[in-house]
Amino acid sequence: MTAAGEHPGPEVAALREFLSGDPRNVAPLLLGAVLTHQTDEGAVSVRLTEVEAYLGPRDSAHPDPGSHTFRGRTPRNAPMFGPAGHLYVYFTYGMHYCANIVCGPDGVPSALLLRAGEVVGGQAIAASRRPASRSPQDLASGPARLATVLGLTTADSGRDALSPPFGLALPDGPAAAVASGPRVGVAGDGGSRRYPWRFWIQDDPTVSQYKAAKAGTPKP
DNA sequence: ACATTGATCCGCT
DNA sequence: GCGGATCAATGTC
Repeated sequence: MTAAGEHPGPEVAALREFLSGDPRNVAPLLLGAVLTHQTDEGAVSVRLTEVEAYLGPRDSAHPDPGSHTFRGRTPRNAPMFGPAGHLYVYFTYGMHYCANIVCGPDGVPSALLLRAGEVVGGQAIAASRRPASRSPQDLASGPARLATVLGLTTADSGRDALSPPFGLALPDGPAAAVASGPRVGVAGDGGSRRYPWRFWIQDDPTVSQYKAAKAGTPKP
Protein backbone atom coordinates (compact mmCIF):
# COMPACT_ATOMS: atom_id res chain seq x y z
CA MET A 1 0.00 0.00 0.00
CA THR A 2 1.35 3.37 -0.90
CA ALA A 3 0.37 5.25 2.19
CA ALA A 4 2.65 8.07 1.11
CA GLY A 5 0.29 8.99 -1.68
CA GLU A 6 -2.70 9.20 0.61
CA HIS A 7 -1.08 10.99 3.52
CA PRO A 8 1.60 13.54 2.85
CA GLY A 9 4.54 13.09 5.15
CA PRO A 10 5.45 15.56 7.84
CA GLU A 11 8.09 17.08 5.57
CA VAL A 12 5.52 18.03 2.96
CA ALA A 13 3.16 19.37 5.62
CA ALA A 14 5.93 21.49 7.10
CA LEU A 15 6.92 22.76 3.68
CA ARG A 16 3.35 23.72 2.88
CA GLU A 17 3.04 25.53 6.17
CA PHE A 18 6.22 27.44 5.43
CA LEU A 19 4.88 28.42 2.00
CA SER A 20 1.70 29.68 3.67
CA GLY A 21 3.60 32.73 4.88
CA ASP A 22 4.06 36.08 3.21
CA PRO A 23 5.72 35.43 -0.15
CA ARG A 24 8.16 38.26 0.49
CA ASN A 25 9.46 36.23 3.43
CA VAL A 26 9.21 32.92 1.63
CA ALA A 27 11.22 34.13 -1.35
CA PRO A 28 14.70 34.02 0.23
CA LEU A 29 14.29 30.33 1.05
CA LEU A 30 12.59 29.42 -2.19
CA LEU A 31 15.66 30.74 -3.98
CA GLY A 32 17.93 27.75 -4.34
CA ALA A 33 15.04 25.32 -4.03
CA VAL A 34 14.71 22.64 -6.70
CA LEU A 35 11.40 22.11 -8.50
CA THR A 36 11.02 18.84 -10.37
CA HIS A 37 8.42 17.68 -12.88
CA GLN A 38 8.24 14.07 -13.94
CA THR A 39 6.63 13.26 -17.28
CA ASP A 40 6.70 10.42 -19.79
CA GLU A 41 9.82 11.99 -21.26
CA GLY A 42 11.56 11.88 -17.89
CA ALA A 43 12.22 14.30 -15.06
CA VAL A 44 13.42 17.86 -15.35
CA SER A 45 14.65 19.72 -12.27
CA VAL A 46 15.22 23.45 -11.95
CA ARG A 47 17.03 25.26 -9.16
CA LEU A 48 15.18 28.53 -8.68
CA THR A 49 17.30 31.66 -8.86
CA GLU A 50 14.79 34.47 -9.41
CA VAL A 51 11.21 34.99 -8.23
CA GLU A 52 8.68 37.78 -7.89
CA ALA A 53 6.06 38.20 -5.15
CA TYR A 54 2.44 39.01 -5.96
CA LEU A 55 -0.06 39.73 -3.24
CA GLY A 56 -3.75 39.88 -2.60
CA PRO A 57 -6.73 41.75 -4.03
CA ARG A 58 -7.36 45.44 -3.87
CA ASP A 59 -9.44 45.21 -0.72
CA SER A 60 -6.88 43.15 1.17
CA ALA A 61 -4.31 44.40 3.63
CA HIS A 62 -1.77 44.42 0.82
CA PRO A 63 -3.25 45.94 -2.34
CA ASP A 64 -1.09 44.99 -5.28
CA PRO A 65 -2.09 46.40 -8.68
CA GLY A 66 0.41 44.10 -10.35
CA SER A 67 -1.33 40.96 -9.15
CA HIS A 68 -3.77 39.00 -11.26
CA THR A 69 -5.97 38.92 -8.17
CA PHE A 70 -6.14 42.71 -7.83
CA ARG A 71 -9.67 42.79 -9.26
CA GLY A 72 -10.81 39.74 -7.37
CA ARG A 73 -11.23 36.06 -8.04
CA THR A 74 -11.74 34.73 -11.57
CA PRO A 75 -11.62 31.22 -12.98
CA ARG A 76 -8.07 31.81 -14.18
CA ASN A 77 -6.59 33.08 -10.94
CA ALA A 78 -8.58 30.77 -8.66
CA PRO A 79 -5.52 28.66 -7.79
CA MET A 80 -3.94 31.71 -6.15
CA PHE A 81 -6.76 31.64 -3.60
CA GLY A 82 -6.15 28.00 -2.81
CA PRO A 83 -3.67 26.29 -0.54
CA ALA A 84 0.01 27.14 -0.65
CA GLY A 85 2.35 24.92 -2.56
CA HIS A 86 0.10 24.57 -5.57
CA LEU A 87 0.92 25.83 -9.03
CA TYR A 88 -0.68 28.80 -10.74
CA VAL A 89 0.11 28.71 -14.45
CA TYR A 90 -1.21 31.22 -16.93
CA PHE A 91 -0.91 31.81 -20.65
CA THR A 92 0.21 35.18 -21.96
CA TYR A 93 1.27 37.01 -25.11
CA GLY A 94 -0.52 34.41 -27.15
CA MET A 95 2.34 31.93 -26.83
CA HIS A 96 3.96 31.75 -23.42
CA TYR A 97 3.20 30.10 -20.11
CA CYS A 98 4.37 31.44 -16.77
CA ALA A 99 4.33 29.50 -13.52
CA ASN A 100 3.84 30.59 -9.92
CA ILE A 101 4.03 28.79 -6.60
CA VAL A 102 0.99 29.76 -4.54
CA CYS A 103 1.79 31.22 -1.12
CA GLY A 104 -0.16 32.55 1.81
CA PRO A 105 -2.88 30.97 3.91
CA ASP A 106 -5.75 29.23 2.16
CA GLY A 107 -8.12 31.93 0.92
CA VAL A 108 -5.53 34.71 0.81
CA PRO A 109 -4.27 35.06 -2.75
CA SER A 110 -0.55 35.45 -3.13
CA ALA A 111 2.13 33.72 -5.12
CA LEU A 112 5.72 33.75 -6.24
CA LEU A 113 6.26 33.98 -9.99
CA LEU A 114 9.14 31.71 -10.99
CA ARG A 115 11.22 34.03 -13.11
CA ALA A 116 14.43 32.10 -13.66
CA GLY A 117 16.39 29.05 -12.66
CA GLU A 118 19.21 26.67 -13.42
CA VAL A 119 18.42 23.30 -14.96
CA VAL A 120 20.06 20.80 -12.61
CA GLY A 121 18.46 17.62 -13.93
CA GLY A 122 17.05 16.36 -17.23
CA GLN A 123 19.17 18.73 -19.28
CA ALA A 124 18.63 16.79 -22.49
CA ILE A 125 14.85 16.95 -22.16
CA ALA A 126 15.01 20.61 -21.21
CA ALA A 127 17.14 21.38 -24.25
CA SER A 128 14.74 19.53 -26.54
CA ARG A 129 11.91 21.70 -25.22
CA ARG A 130 13.94 24.86 -25.84
CA PRO A 131 15.55 24.48 -29.27
CA ALA A 132 16.37 28.18 -29.35
CA SER A 133 18.55 27.89 -26.28
CA ARG A 134 22.17 28.82 -26.86
CA SER A 135 23.71 27.75 -23.58
CA PRO A 136 22.89 25.70 -20.48
CA GLN A 137 22.49 28.84 -18.44
CA ASP A 138 19.80 30.38 -20.64
CA LEU A 139 17.63 27.24 -20.65
CA ALA A 140 15.42 28.62 -17.88
CA SER A 141 16.56 32.25 -17.65
CA GLY A 142 13.09 33.77 -17.95
CA PRO A 143 9.61 32.97 -16.66
CA ALA A 144 8.29 31.49 -19.89
CA ARG A 145 11.57 29.65 -20.49
CA LEU A 146 11.40 28.13 -17.03
CA ALA A 147 7.81 27.00 -17.58
CA THR A 148 8.77 25.57 -20.96
CA VAL A 149 11.67 23.43 -19.77
CA LEU A 150 9.52 22.04 -16.98
CA GLY A 151 6.78 21.25 -19.49
CA LEU A 152 4.22 23.33 -17.60
CA THR A 153 0.99 24.54 -19.20
CA THR A 154 -2.34 25.83 -17.96
CA ALA A 155 -3.33 22.17 -17.61
CA ASP A 156 -1.00 22.14 -14.60
CA SER A 157 -2.53 25.21 -13.00
CA GLY A 158 -3.95 24.37 -9.61
CA ARG A 159 -1.95 21.16 -9.23
CA ASP A 160 0.11 20.52 -6.14
CA ALA A 161 3.78 21.25 -6.66
CA LEU A 162 4.66 19.19 -3.57
CA SER A 163 3.22 15.89 -4.78
CA PRO A 164 4.05 13.63 -7.73
CA PRO A 165 4.52 14.18 -10.58
CA PHE A 166 5.96 17.32 -9.05
CA GLY A 167 8.37 17.82 -6.20
CA LEU A 168 9.95 20.72 -4.36
CA ALA A 169 13.11 20.52 -2.27
CA LEU A 170 14.20 23.49 -0.23
CA PRO A 171 17.89 24.27 0.24
CA ASP A 172 19.53 23.65 3.60
CA GLY A 173 19.50 27.34 4.37
CA PRO A 174 18.73 30.71 2.80
CA ALA A 175 20.77 31.66 -0.21
CA ALA A 176 23.96 33.43 0.77
CA ALA A 177 23.27 36.64 -1.11
CA VAL A 178 19.69 37.52 -1.98
CA ALA A 179 19.11 40.76 -3.82
CA SER A 180 15.78 42.46 -4.41
CA GLY A 181 14.44 45.15 -6.67
CA PRO A 182 11.48 46.31 -8.74
CA ARG A 183 9.37 43.72 -10.46
CA VAL A 184 9.65 43.30 -14.19
CA GLY A 185 7.04 44.11 -16.77
CA VAL A 186 4.25 44.80 -14.32
CA ALA A 187 1.37 46.49 -16.05
CA GLY A 188 0.29 49.94 -15.16
CA ASP A 189 2.65 52.71 -14.21
CA GLY A 190 3.41 52.88 -10.52
CA GLY A 191 3.28 49.18 -9.89
CA SER A 192 6.79 47.99 -10.38
CA ARG A 193 8.60 50.85 -8.67
CA ARG A 194 6.36 50.97 -5.63
CA TYR A 195 6.62 47.24 -5.09
CA PRO A 196 10.27 46.06 -5.14
CA TRP A 197 9.29 42.45 -4.77
CA ARG A 198 11.60 40.77 -7.22
CA PHE A 199 14.17 38.57 -5.50
CA TRP A 200 17.16 36.83 -7.01
CA ILE A 201 20.41 35.12 -6.08
CA GLN A 202 23.10 37.70 -6.49
CA ASP A 203 25.63 37.04 -9.25
CA ASP A 204 23.90 33.85 -10.38
CA PRO A 205 24.44 33.54 -14.15
CA THR A 206 20.95 32.20 -14.80
CA VAL A 207 19.19 35.29 -13.43
CA SER A 208 17.68 37.39 -16.17
CA GLN A 209 20.19 40.18 -15.66
CA TYR A 210 19.28 41.80 -18.92
CA LYS A 211 16.03 42.90 -17.36
CA ALA A 212 17.82 44.78 -14.61
CA ALA A 213 20.05 46.41 -17.17
CA LYS A 214 17.07 47.32 -19.30
CA ALA A 215 15.24 48.81 -16.32
CA GLY A 216 18.22 50.96 -15.48
CA THR A 217 18.85 52.14 -19.01
CA PRO A 218 17.82 55.75 -19.45
CA LYS A 219 15.73 56.56 -22.48
CA PRO A 220 17.50 58.46 -25.24
C1' DA B 1 13.82 47.73 -32.09
C1' DC B 2 9.88 44.74 -33.71
C1' DA B 3 6.74 40.78 -34.81
C1' DT B 4 4.46 37.14 -32.94
C1' DT B 5 -0.14 35.37 -30.87
C1' DG B 6 -4.54 34.02 -28.20
C1' DA B 7 -6.71 33.70 -23.59
C1' DT B 8 -8.68 36.71 -20.40
C1' DC B 9 -11.31 40.41 -18.56
C1' DC B 10 -13.95 44.73 -18.49
C1' DG B 11 -17.59 47.28 -19.97
C1' DC B 12 -21.00 47.63 -22.72
C1' DT B 13 -25.44 46.21 -25.18
C1' DG C 1 -23.53 37.86 -25.86
C1' DC C 2 -19.81 40.91 -28.15
C1' DG C 3 -15.77 44.09 -28.95
C1' DG C 4 -11.55 45.72 -27.85
C1' DA C 5 -7.69 46.53 -24.78
C1' DT C 6 -4.42 44.15 -22.21
C1' DC C 7 -0.61 41.01 -21.25
C1' DA C 8 4.20 38.32 -15.05
C1' DA C 9 7.64 37.43 -22.86
C1' DT C 10 10.72 35.49 -26.39
C1' DG C 11 13.15 35.23 -30.58
C1' DT C 12 14.74 37.39 -34.47
C1' DC C 13 15.45 41.53 -36.93
